[in-house]
Amino acid sequence: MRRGFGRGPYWWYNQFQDAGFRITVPRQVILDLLSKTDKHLSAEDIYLEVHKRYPAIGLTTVYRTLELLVNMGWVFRFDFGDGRARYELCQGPGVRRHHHHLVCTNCGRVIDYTELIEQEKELISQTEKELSRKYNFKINNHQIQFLGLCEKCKMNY
Amino acid sequence: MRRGFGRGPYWWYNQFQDAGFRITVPRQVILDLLSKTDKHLSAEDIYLEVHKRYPAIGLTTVYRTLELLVNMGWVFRFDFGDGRARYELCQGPGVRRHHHHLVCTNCGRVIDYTELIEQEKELISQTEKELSRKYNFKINNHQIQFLGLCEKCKMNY
DNA sequence: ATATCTGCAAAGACTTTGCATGAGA
DNA sequence: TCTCATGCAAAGTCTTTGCAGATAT
Repeated sequence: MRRGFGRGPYWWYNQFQDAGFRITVPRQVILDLLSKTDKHLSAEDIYLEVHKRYPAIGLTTVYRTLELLVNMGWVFRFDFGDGRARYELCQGPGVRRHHHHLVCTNCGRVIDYTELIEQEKELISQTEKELSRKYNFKINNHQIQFLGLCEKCKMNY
Repeated sequence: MRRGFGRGPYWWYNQFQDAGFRITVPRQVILDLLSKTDKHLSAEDIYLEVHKRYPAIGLTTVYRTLELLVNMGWVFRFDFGDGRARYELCQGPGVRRHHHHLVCTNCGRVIDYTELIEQEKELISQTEKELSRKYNFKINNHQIQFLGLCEKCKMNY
């Protein structure tokens, strides 16, 4: 199995091994898919996509791999209110620019936005500091969503 | 059935009737419970609580009432990542001060915070304006969460 | 009177678990 | 070799739906 140092595509190999996890085909393939997409994939989306090239990989493994990646802090899990979780890479090579979500509560469409994210940063870090001090929390992440009706859906209301 | 005008406890009667919905015991009881709690209740929590005094009210009705209230914009539905939705009153008498959530990803504990919420307001309204213009969305709401480990849970890691 | 609402039971959808087999280090 | 990881099937949870009877207006 090829190894990489630095931050090339194989950087994560070391991260896995150091944590005592094995590098397997399903894990490579799922991580690779996540690093190349800009969509908000559900477990089933990932399963179906991966299944095209690797029919042997099962849905259970997809769930278990995602759980592992979430626990390792590589992947963020979102709930957009449609009853299924969505997953996004948030660490490592291939990670996308920090963004937040704009969600249509009617059709479920999700838009990533980066508007005013710089101004947000200062407020977020200030709030994080304040909250971790006051409530004695170790804050790992945050999530901001705007909810409403998209262009198409708002016409039908 | 008693009617109210102004913003007393019966204010919502008119809202319901104007929208063509009937005022029923389950709806009154559920709305009353939501207006008196500061917890983040799931459908089952609500069912169990309501069931103490009104054993005839079923879980299905709780779900359907919540769906109605969410669609009317009276109640906000949250997903904290534990696989069940939580509901909070966001309009009408008994509505609580605007706040956001601090969620422990280990034990699921949720703390409401209002720190720095004033500074947030300006940024939020600016972002809302920008997003609704650029993406042609009708924005109805927003959600901010900080995720991490609470006092107790962070000791075990 | 009648259209809406409700409760029960059943179905549906997403996710997790048990267990024997297979694969990485 | 010896754990850890995987796939299948089954089970578990939360939520929605169908339908006959009950209720609000």
